[in-house]
Amino acid sequence: MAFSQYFEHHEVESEIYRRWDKSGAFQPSQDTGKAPFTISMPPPNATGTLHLGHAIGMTVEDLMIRWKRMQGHPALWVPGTDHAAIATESVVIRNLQSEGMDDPRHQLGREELVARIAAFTEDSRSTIRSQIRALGASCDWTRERYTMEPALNRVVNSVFSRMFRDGLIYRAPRIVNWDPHLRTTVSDDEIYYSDREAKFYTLRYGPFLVGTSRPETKLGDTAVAVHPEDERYREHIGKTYEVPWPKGPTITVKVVADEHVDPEYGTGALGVTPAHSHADFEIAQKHNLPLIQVIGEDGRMTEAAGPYAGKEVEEAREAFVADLEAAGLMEKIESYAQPVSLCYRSKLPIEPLPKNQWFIDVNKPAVQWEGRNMTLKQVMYEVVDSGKIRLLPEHEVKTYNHWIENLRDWCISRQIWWGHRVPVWYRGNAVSEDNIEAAEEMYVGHRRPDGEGWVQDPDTLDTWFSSALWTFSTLLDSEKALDDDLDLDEIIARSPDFERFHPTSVMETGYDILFFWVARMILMTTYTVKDIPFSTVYLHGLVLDKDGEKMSKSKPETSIDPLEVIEEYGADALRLSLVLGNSAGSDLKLGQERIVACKRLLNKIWNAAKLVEMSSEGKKRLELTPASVVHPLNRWMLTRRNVLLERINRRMEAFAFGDAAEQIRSAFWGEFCDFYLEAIKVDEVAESPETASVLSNVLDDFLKLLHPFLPFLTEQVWSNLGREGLLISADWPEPDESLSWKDESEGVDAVSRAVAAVRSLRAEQNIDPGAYVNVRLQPRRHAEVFETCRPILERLMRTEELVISESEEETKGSLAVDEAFRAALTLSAADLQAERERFEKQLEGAQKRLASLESRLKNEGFLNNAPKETIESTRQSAQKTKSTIQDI
RNA sequence: GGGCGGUUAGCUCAGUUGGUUAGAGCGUCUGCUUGACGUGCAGAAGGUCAGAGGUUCGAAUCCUCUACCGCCCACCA
Repeated sequence: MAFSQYFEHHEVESEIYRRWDKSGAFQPSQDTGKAPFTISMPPPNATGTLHLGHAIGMTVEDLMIRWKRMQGHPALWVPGTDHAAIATESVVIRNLQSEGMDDPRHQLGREELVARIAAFTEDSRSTIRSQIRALGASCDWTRERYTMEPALNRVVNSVFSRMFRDGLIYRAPRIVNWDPHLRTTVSDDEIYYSDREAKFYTLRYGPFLVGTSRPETKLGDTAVAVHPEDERYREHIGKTYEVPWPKGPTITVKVVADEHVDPEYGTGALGVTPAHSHADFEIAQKHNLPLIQVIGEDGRMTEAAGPYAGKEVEEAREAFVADLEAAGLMEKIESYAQPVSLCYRSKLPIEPLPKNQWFIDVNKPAVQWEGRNMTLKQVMYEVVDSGKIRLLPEHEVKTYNHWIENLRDWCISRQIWWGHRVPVWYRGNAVSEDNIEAAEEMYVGHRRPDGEGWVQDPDTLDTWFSSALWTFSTLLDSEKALDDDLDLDEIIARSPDFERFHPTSVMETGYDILFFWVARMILMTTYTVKDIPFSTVYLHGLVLDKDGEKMSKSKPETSIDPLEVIEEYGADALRLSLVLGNSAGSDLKLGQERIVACKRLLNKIWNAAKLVEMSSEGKKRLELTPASVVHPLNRWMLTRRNVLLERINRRMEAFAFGDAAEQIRSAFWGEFCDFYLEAIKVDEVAESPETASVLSNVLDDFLKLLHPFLPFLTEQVWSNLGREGLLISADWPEPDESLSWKDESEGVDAVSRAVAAVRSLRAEQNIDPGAYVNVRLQPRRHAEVFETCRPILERLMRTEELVISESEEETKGSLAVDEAFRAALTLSAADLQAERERFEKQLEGAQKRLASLESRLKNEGFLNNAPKETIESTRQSAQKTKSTIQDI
């Protein structure tokens, strides 16, 4: 097949992907004697399309998988999608509403709405599948999973009931984060804080002045808390006061002493609202205080709010404040920035309120881990602290530990319909979905219990509950999982994929979901399978626009859609732009220029390969042995190849993929293209079968090294060159020390420097680049190499006459000095003034350097403390510098 | 308030365990287009490594403080 003028990604990408898929390369190889390498793909939400965050993740995962696969490890990358409970349900509801349905939940009912959402996710999933393919992800589609599939539902139910049995899941009334808009609870991690302009009210409150930004909640106060040491209030502690509000109701507040209160803040007296504040709830628990709920789940005041009942919160606040002012109870009103908790999804304020919900107890010592009885928190901490799980970048360990310290029981029940239903059934005369509190019997298990009259809990589980099982649930055998007669341990024991591929090797995901997901996988997996879910966590950074801002659709000029980039530049250019120079944990500023620069590398590779094909056409490929490679240039190229391979392997092992890509790019462009390919254009070198073999060999290795980063292009080049098999299944190159020539390689380096030196002289003398010049070269080392490379020097220096002689003959003209040679450009009309200036500058630099080196060598501290090699190399450089100065 | 990260060339970033003259890409300047190159090549300019102090024979690198930027967590008194 011939090389077209440039790489036409449109025409080949999907075809190449099909070839890979058909070849079976995406499936892990049979036992090769090497350890399996496994990645669980973080399942994209089944809501829509992939964004750049997905693209960077897929790219990093794919390059790891391709690299390990080429190294001969059985490599498995399990793809899948997440049902994304709240996200999906709200998208579908919004769609229905925009089609004119006012209240889809009401109008459709549970069953029908769930069916619609399920249909929607099927569409989304198929879109997402094709986008994952477009990125070139070499995942195993025969093992694709979905968090809502029946087998995974079974696992969810079994894990739930086991945790319930162990007392790690409980149902209790607690203050939860209630989103009045979505009408569901959300977890602590699904809220964020934002300051908003608000009023801070100080109001009379029995014998106290109390500050608040939410006066309406004061209707539900049951205590005033003061610091135990606070002299101002000491006499009140333990007393109870009736506080009648102007228009009712009257509340009864007890004065309690609590360390939690900061006497410096506000008036030092804190009105305690147990029903509508997490902190106050804790105080109330400590002091055994009653709880009055004045705000309902609909976001309106309850009956307990007396005359304000039925009003929206904001409305009630205004009315209450007016009433207090009228009654002279409002001491002062100030402006301040109030931190408000908002829901990640709806971006609307969260209302903390009391609710009977399902929780995971993170502080109960009921987990067996390595023979010890621990809490979930302790296990989460232990596996990272002990190094069983390594986080990259490492500093995320601190963030992770800090999160665990502050972790509270995880609220896992949601009042939405799309998701895994809480696997609990109730029975009793008055029981209905709307009133499970009336239950007389409760059953927790992986399926509906036998018998009549059981009503299932109406709530669904937090979407992260099922994703937390992802690394192992996706490796369980589906048929076994659906066998009701097997328990969870039996399912696990009879799943060959689990046996072979779990724990997984690397979890690759964004640092922004370290808590949401990574921590919870660690929690759930250690508990359920008594093993870690993965041994390394690679956290990629965020993809920002070129100005370092988050991309948003409201700024289309900086927002980049991965699918458009693939369309315009190809998947490879996108992939490279997302990893080149990037490392774990660092954000990436992505602009159009970056993508264009990456595209240029693709073009360069394409053309270099085209040249190699042209020049090696019809030539026999020799086996490379120390005896068959004799030309110093070829020996240099193979030596450089070893250096590169060694370096790249080290970087890849260290997860420094961006750095590895950069190194390959630089070696390919600078050494292979700019020097080697140019140098061998000399006929006698180019014509030798030896060169053709080295050329092909080294290009092949570059293609292999580049393949994990640029899979499509390299595969196409591989095929164009008529190489055997598919590159995706080729062997990863390893250094071959028998093909390494240190001395000759240094000689060729000197040749390369001599070329650069002469070119530099030419430029300084303003010599027409097309003109041929006379050069006199005096090698001081590597004379043989210089002589052998004569035709190369002639070509690259563009000489009329090249004299290579070791004799110290004076040469008039422009001179360059190097430790390995002197090169002189003989000129008819040299610009002597410029020459003198240049030499003076050079001399000055060399002398300065020599002075610094010599002072170091005279320094006793240096001689005594520095390592031998350092001293030796310093001494050598001093020698070289000295001789250079003499030359000048 | 607690914590984490960052500050190196005009821009984006590298800089391994402290060790010769701090690197790359993009951009800029000069020139060329030489057997593959939607361009490419050759050459060049450009940095008191945020600031101050310290440790050391030696600091961009280690320590302390300061300044600025970003992020996470807590905070609805």
